Amino acid sequence: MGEKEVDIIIARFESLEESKQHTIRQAALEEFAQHGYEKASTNRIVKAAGIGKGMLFYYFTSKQELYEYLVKYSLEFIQIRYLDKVDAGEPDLIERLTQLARLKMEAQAENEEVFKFSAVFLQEGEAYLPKGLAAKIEELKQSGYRLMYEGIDKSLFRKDADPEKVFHLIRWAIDGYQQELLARLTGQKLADIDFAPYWEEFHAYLAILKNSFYETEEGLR
Amino acid sequence: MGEKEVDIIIARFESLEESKQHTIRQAALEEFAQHGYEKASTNRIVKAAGIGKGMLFYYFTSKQELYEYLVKYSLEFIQIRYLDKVDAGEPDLIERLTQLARLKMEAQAENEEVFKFSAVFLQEGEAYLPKGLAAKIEELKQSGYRLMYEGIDKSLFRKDADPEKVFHLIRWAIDGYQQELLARLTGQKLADIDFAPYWEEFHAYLAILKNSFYETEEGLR
DNA sequence: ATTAAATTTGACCAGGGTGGTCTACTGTTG
DNA sequence: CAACAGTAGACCACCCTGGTCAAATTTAAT
Repeated sequence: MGEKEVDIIIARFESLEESKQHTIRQAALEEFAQHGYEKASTNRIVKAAGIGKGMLFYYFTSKQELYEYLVKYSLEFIQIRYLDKVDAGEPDLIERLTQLARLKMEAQAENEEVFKFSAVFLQEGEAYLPKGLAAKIEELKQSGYRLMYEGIDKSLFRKDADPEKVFHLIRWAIDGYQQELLARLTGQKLADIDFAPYWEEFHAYLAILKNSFYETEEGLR
Repeated sequence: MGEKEVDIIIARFESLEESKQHTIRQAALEEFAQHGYEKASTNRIVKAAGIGKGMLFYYFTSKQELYEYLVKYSLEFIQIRYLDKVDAGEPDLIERLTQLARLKMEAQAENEEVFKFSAVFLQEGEAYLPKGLAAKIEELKQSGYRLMYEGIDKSLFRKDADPEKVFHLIRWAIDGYQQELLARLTGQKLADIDFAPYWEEFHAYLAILKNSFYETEEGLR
């Protein structure tokens, strides 16, 4: 198989010690996440990573290629460390969303920058990406969509309301809690936080949701 | 009263035709909203506003002063066209939030850029602002907070759940709908949209919320 | 020990964008 | 005509950009 120059150059990066790869990757993820593709600075990246300017272009042929590498890396990370772990067979919406929230939080604690960066390239779109990658991004979106909307048993909801609407109300409530929690926790390193009290609080909310939106077993209220 | 040079220069801008002021203001608001203070470009602003470079510095002494002017303008706009119109006496949470949502939507339709820009300076903080203005921003935040949280009669909620939690659940649901609607409507000019069908849909959601989270009058379900 | 190859650095480059100035020009008013 | 407010955009010095490259250093092979 004929190796292109690009492959050889990238291979240099991949044969680095994991810890060094990690340092460089995180510096780059953070820079792109904060500034977007155009305004991200390779100078700041090398400074943050603690390497000489030359090395970045020894490992990657260009800023563009570095960006593509990070997108690929992030897609794979999200797929493997998050989406693949979801049990798509769970028909109970609240259970499903709880699972989604928990797994996402765990993956985020593992590598927060990946998620911040993914928000950027999901929003910047295909602008700086080859078609193959843009397609993979689309796949991820679809995959996430299915995990959230497919195979939910809406007959669990109370019968006197449009189940489609109940579905959304529950989703918004859970998203809202998650967002508010993340906002409350800004500044702290997610990995260092003991989430136990928050999960407890979260389940208190879920209990109310079930009580309010699900069909009660004995008709009691 | 001794007028400073700055006041004279700003006065030049303020004695312009309203329509021209508007053009320049909107161009600047959009630029700062999109790029933040540091990365905003005065060159792009003058191009978008259709004026020569010199004029901007004929109306404003510096980029910094232009920014401060826009902050002041936006604060005033939000106060007068939005917050002042809220009836803080309404004790029913859903009524209150509905009002908030409707008034905000109306103000946003009137000048979307102001709201996008305000998101930026609320987040960038006091970095580029004199203390007086930073204080005014804080006031606005407080004011918004009070309008959302103060004087709500939580005894309207069903008795079998923590009212504090019910409060948040309702808020998240309404915020969720609003956000989703805004996302659905991206690209269209808010001012041109007929909101009637959306308000109808919105009220269907509200009915479910009331039915699920409020104390029922006759104990029926 | 010697040589060859692989890493690593940072000074350096041309190009482009920055906020801000200034000269020259145009209208308006008396 | 003169005085002056308004207007345009060429121009300035400066800074930062992505990327290169010659030289220095480390590693591996002989």
